[in-house]
Amino acid sequence: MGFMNGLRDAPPATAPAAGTPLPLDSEQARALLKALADPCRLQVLEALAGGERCVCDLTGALGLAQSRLSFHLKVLRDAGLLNDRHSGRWVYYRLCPEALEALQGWLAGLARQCTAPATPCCD
Amino acid sequence: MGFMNGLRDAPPATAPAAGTPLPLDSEQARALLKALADPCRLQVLEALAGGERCVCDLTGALGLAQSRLSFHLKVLRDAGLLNDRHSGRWVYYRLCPEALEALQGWLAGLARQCTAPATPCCD
DNA sequence: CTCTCACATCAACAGCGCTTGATGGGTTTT
DNA sequence: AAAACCCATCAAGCGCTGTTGATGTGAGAG
Repeated sequence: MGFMNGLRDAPPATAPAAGTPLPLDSEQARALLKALADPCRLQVLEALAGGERCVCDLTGALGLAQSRLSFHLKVLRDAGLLNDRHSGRWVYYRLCPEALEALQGWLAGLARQCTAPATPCCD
Repeated sequence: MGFMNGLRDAPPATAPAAGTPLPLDSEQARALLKALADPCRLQVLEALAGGERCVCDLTGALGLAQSRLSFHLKVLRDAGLLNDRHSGRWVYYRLCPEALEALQGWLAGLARQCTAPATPCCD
């Protein structure tokens, strides 16, 4: 789900080098950015930056209501930023580094040519 | 303005290597992400990815109402993602690559350790 | 000086996203 | 079976954010 959609249609000839994340279009980047642009969700990401953790652990560590945390976990998971793993009655969440790397690549592409001189305007 | 605030207090001893962007805290990252998480603003950024352009040029290229574009330009500028330059009665905007690089660095920091095994929970 | 142009700002409205409390499904204990 | 626990989902309420149209400001043109 999330930013990985449409991967099946990518022609192998134009595929990026192995290891590099697939380039994002504007809509995919926007979805990732929107999912990231929330203080609660950033707390979750930073709590998961050290590795996989279960929900009940996160509720305690972040001091968030269970319903509230579950809502934000769903947003992050739907965006493709988180993966989940069910074990017994617990659910473990972990960061999806591919999504973060893809977004890094998108930002790098923006900054690449932005120092070009002004295009002549209205003269 | 924006993510560059608080630079004066940074001790030189702990400053990053020359050329690398200064590390962001959660709040700075959140502000940048929030400014980015909008389709209109992404249009603006991509239009400016090729280099500096004036507002009247952007309105025509993006097909946005002048008031609307001005609103989003202000959001991006306040966040530190854009710089402006006044020339006659025109205003030229350009991307601020430092902000983009800083955000890239923040994302890279998140992805660095996230493959650690699960911390034992509730056992 | 007056008019036009480029851009910023304002007030009002509408829509979306987040929070909260309650409910439900699924799993392990007792 | 019943109880306790973990987690997801739902409906209701509300605040924040973006859009729109009008107005303000400053700089060149006539």
